[in-house]
Amino acid sequence: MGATIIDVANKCGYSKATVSRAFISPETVSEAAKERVYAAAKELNYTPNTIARALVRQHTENIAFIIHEKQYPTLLNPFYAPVLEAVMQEAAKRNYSVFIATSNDVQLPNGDVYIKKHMDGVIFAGQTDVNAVEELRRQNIPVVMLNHELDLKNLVSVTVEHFQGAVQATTHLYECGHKKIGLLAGRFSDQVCEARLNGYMSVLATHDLPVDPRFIVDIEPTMEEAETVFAKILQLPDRPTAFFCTNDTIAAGAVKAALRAGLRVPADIAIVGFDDSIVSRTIEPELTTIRIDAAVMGKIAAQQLFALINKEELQMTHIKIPTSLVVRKTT
Amino acid sequence: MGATIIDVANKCGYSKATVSRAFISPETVSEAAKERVYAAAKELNYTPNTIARALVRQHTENIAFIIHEKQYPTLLNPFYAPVLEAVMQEAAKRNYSVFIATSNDVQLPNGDVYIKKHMDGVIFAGQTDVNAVEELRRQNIPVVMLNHELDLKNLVSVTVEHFQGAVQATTHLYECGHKKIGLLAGRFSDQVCEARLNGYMSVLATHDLPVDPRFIVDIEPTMEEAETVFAKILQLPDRPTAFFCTNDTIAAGAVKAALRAGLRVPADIAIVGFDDSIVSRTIEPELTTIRIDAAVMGKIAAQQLFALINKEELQMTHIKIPTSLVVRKTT
DNA sequence: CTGAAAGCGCTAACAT
DNA sequence: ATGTTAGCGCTTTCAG
Repeated sequence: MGATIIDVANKCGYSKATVSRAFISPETVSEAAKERVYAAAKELNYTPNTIARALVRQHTENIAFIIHEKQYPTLLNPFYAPVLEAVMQEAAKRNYSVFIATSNDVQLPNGDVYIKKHMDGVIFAGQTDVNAVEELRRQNIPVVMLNHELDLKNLVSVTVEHFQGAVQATTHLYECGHKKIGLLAGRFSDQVCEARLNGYMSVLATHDLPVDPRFIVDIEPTMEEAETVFAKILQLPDRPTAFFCTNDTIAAGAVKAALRAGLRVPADIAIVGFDDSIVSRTIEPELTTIRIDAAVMGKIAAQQLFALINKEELQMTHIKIPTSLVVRKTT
Repeated sequence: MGATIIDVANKCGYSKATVSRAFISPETVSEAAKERVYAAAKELNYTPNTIARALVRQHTENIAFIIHEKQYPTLLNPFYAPVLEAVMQEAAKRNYSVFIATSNDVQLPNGDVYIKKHMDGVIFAGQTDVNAVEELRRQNIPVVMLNHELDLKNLVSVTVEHFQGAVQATTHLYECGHKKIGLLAGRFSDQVCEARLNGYMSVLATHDLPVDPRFIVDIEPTMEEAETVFAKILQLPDRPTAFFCTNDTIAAGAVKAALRAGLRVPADIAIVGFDDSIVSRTIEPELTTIRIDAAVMGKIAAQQLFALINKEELQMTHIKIPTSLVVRKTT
């Protein structure tokens, strides 16, 4: 269809090699040649064929951002969206493009892991199948894990200080004077859940606060589910005066349930979320939450990946993003 | 690095061609051969090189979803996220991967349009530079426009019945008994703005409602801006009792401003949004809004693109997604 | 500064 | 059913 390098070579009277150079390293080509090459290229509507180039160069300048199926839909996930954006930005700086995929693209129907497209590197977001990662590495494709750790040698990961965040959230509630603090936990990956639960429990222990299993509940992490479940919790006798919700979406659901029940937030019930995602500022009153800087998270993940791709020495293999308390209107 | 088809051919004693066939059309290869090929492949950790394949096949099984820079960040945009998800799903069905990019990836620093990667087709979401589209088509790459029309021959597009939607919104407000209805319009593309404004105006005209320029305002389409602007509007004398906001994010900002001003929604001020995005169900009270089925929008766009890629006859070149009123709690 | 030529890894006729 | 072979379009030594 399109013109090839040969067409422009013929048209301008130089060889393929010179045409190629004119595009790749113009400084090694005479002015005269450049002029004629560019003119011919323009006239023929020539554009270098990146896939041919990739074949010889052995790299594609593509990276993939892969979401484990269980986390799908991810783009709708207010937590991952800004990290993907940051990744895209880092990629753009280096002239890389990003593919976005689910684990489907990595697994063959027969269960084998298949690298459907050639990627120079891959970022796995969220809970991820070990096989997929191992397979990729077996193909010498650099991998960085985001928000999930796998027990693989030299695997680089960037995760979050979940424990610390949970401690900040719970402590804040305690410092606001709450003695009975409940937990509304979303069923994310075990790693995340466990760390956040531990953080919460440790604060209760530190301050000798009561641990009431009726008020430590697991739910599917959707706003609807949070709303439904929380509406019931609100009717229980001796319910806590405050709840730590393990993400903003859940917290928003809780706030909605409280508001609908005619309660005042935070006067009648205090809530703190987690992530500082966009939903924390959408709900009114706005959520007090634990901030994770998703942009730096994405940026660092991308930087690590590019370091790997360029075979640079990595300073650290496990990076943990710190969290911080953002006090708004629900506490 | 990785093993090539030759390595496995040597190892299993068959030719390259047979190995290739074993992967592409297993039914044309003897059981014995398949067995040995797969064994050798497994042992060598062989995986077909997709870029070599793409070079000979002249197609990559990749499509791109491109967002015009002005719409960035798009993934955060609650309207496009579900559209993209639908596109990804359609692509996955056909074993295609999707590339996500901003107009940066399409434009060279010098302003030329450069097709950085070879894509079998491209979906442009939102306001888009004509040059980019023309250049793509010059390279014979199928394009479908999403939510934006360009005056190019045979350009296929899928857009929204913006006018109809605005009429539905405004009419609903009128039917709720409102006589003074304001407009809080986000500065999207001219096409969208104009259609929605016209829809609004036509309803005012139909019912002989007053047109007050003080209450027909343009803003940047962010929640913060909506909040700020709306807070001021609320203080103006003789303000409308209802507002049509041209998207849910703006509507949410308006609701927040009203709530903060101590107003009851909808008793003191009614609001209707547009899009039926996730934010319409995040804010409390939940937004009455105009629904656009983003999933079908994405699906149709993808289907049109694949039809183009497969050189099928298209039934329609301009598809408009209908809108519908969703009454919730703000009216 | 420019050209010739050897691949990059794979597919798809065309033979056998 | 399997093998041979000619590219796909480009980059990159290596010569000149």
